[in-house]
Amino acid sequence: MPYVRVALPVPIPQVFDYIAEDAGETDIGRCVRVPFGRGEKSGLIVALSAAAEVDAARLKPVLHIQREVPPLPQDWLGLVDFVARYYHAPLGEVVALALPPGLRRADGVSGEDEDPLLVVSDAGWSALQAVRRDSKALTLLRELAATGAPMRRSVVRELPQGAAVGDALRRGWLAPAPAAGGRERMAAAPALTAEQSAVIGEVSAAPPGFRAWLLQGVTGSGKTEVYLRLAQQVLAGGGQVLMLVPEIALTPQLERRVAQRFPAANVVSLHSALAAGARSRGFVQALTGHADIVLGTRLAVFAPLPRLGLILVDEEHDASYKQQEGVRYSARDVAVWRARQHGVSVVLGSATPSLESWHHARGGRYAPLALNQRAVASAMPAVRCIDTRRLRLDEGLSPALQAAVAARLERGEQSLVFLNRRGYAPVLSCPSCGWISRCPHCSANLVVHLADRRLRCHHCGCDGPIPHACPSCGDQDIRPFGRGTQRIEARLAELFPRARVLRVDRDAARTRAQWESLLATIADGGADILVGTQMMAKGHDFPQLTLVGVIGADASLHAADFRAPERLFQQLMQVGGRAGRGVLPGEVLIQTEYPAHPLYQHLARHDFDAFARMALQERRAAGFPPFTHQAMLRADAPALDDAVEFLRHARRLAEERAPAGLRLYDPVPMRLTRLARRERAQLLVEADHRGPLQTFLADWVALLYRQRTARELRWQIDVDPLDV
DNA sequence: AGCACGCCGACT
DNA sequence: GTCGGCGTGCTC
Repeated sequence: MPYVRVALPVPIPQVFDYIAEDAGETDIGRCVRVPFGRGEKSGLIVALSAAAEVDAARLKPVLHIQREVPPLPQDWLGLVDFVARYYHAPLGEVVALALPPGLRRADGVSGEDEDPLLVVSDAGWSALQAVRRDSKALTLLRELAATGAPMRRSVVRELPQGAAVGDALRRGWLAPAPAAGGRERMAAAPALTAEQSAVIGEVSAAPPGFRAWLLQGVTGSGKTEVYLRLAQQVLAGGGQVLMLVPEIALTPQLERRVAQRFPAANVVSLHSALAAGARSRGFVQALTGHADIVLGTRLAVFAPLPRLGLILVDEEHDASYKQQEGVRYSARDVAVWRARQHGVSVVLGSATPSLESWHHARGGRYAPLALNQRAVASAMPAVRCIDTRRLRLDEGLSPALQAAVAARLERGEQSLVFLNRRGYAPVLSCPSCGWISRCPHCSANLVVHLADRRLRCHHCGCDGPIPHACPSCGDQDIRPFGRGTQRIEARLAELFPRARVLRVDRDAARTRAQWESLLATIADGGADILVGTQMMAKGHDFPQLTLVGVIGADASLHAADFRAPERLFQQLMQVGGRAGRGVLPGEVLIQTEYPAHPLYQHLARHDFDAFARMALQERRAAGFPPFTHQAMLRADAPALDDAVEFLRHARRLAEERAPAGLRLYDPVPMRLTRLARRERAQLLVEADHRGPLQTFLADWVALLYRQRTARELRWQIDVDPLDV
């Protein structure tokens, strides 16, 4: 009797057997619809089995095997299996996160190429020859004829008269190109610098097989160009390229740049903002090998790629590669595993690598590559600290920073004031009774948003009007305390009434369209002074931007989180890199009470390596990653005691089976203890070596799943946690 | 996670 | 006498 083993999206660490009379080897990796409990569910066949593990009488037959789409290949099943085992998540949950929802539900999925390669047809050539009134479609046709090579529909659309592509298709002037090679054909590309050539040469000269590279390139050194050239070599060899980026919404122009560089290649983008249909389509195109380049956010690391030849991870240090809920996987780390599995290269790129990757590159696990010069002939910006200890600040702005902004205005250049705090003020408070605006659901303050006159919690989204008087004592003299981007924006507008001040934060750029329009305004010179959060730090070129002023950075120097200095350095180096990327020289001014702090000193010298050496020394001394390996067990419940009690129980269970060298810490409330009406606590587990930690975790987590816990208690395990 | 079953309080 | 509270247990 043939049985199939099905992974289902339920939080139970097991697979379920079903009867499938007609199932064969080729059904492994296919989506199925099965009866489950009272209802039905969709899952994935992960194996066939001759004998079921439970009483045969309990088995039910499958309802439907989705055979319209090719099955997920064995190596893909190996990938999700690895993620399930490494992050100690049920296989079905990993499958649910890796497969586009539409595909798993198996409803009418097609891998139909929505973005066909187009060529000028015979009818098109005749139309060009014929004497007729000129039209947009004809202009477009002429452009394509001049290029002489097939082009993707999406690329044609981006041409000057691209809107006429539908018209040209309807008239039959353009037609899908017959299948052919040439996908690696590159559109015009800038000349490489000597450094770029050297880096590309080194990667291509490496023997085939797995290799992890750390490409450390200063902002503006042309990392993307290196990615594109490496991609081209892989495309030329018939391979597929997987390119991961932290957040696709922040890099709309990268998508365009890749598509335009390889006009004949099928570039598929995959991210969570995509409509269900588009995501399934992209996934299936990757699976069938029709996609040449898959460009996407962390979930794209699960795209099946039969001809995978290269993986690129841009801004590899970025925290958004780590999923912060559910299955807490790191797409960067999974990417490295995948490259090893496929025997291909993975290039991790960043101006400011994670200390983990930098450490690996020094220790020989990763091969280091460096780009130290800016590709465009501009110098690194001059970085100076403004010692604010003896200064009178005007709404947080020092005289020196104001003068620097004034000088930019004078010269018609742009300035950016960088402040990592949204809103007008971080808290509203009553001086007479001491009341402060607390979130009713979180252990956090409500932030004053003067722009729309609201009090808002940045953690749970709780939102209310700003009271006119103190809710506690009725005093009308309640005041916003501290400063956020809106307040700085307002003050700058007062100080420089003739300047156009533009705020760029998540409130101003809530949608992709708003963000793109802000970018366009800045690029067009439609703003003189920008006030921005870390959104501004992401790689964009603003040739007119020559000054970056940093305020409020000191807070991160003494934060409890041991990764705070690393993040601060990365952020400052990145935002500093925004200054002077055109021909104009840039300047970075950091307001600080600790001008002699080594972090700022290393930053002033643009010396990431010196900073990394120092930070790693501290981590070694304190026994932090990458010198130890960590896992965090977190629990949350309506009452803190219940969460802590569960963790104490978990700790007792762990003590009985902990191998030598495993360190179990005490359960403690999390930093943000209360979040959205739930109290949270955590228990840190640490070991010097990954192997024993993993063996222990597998055993422990299995045991935890078997504990009967109160309904309202939730727990999760986080392997390699970022927030400790 | 759903969704049953199952044993104790306020309603027609 | 029932309707319904959510505690416990199962799902191939």
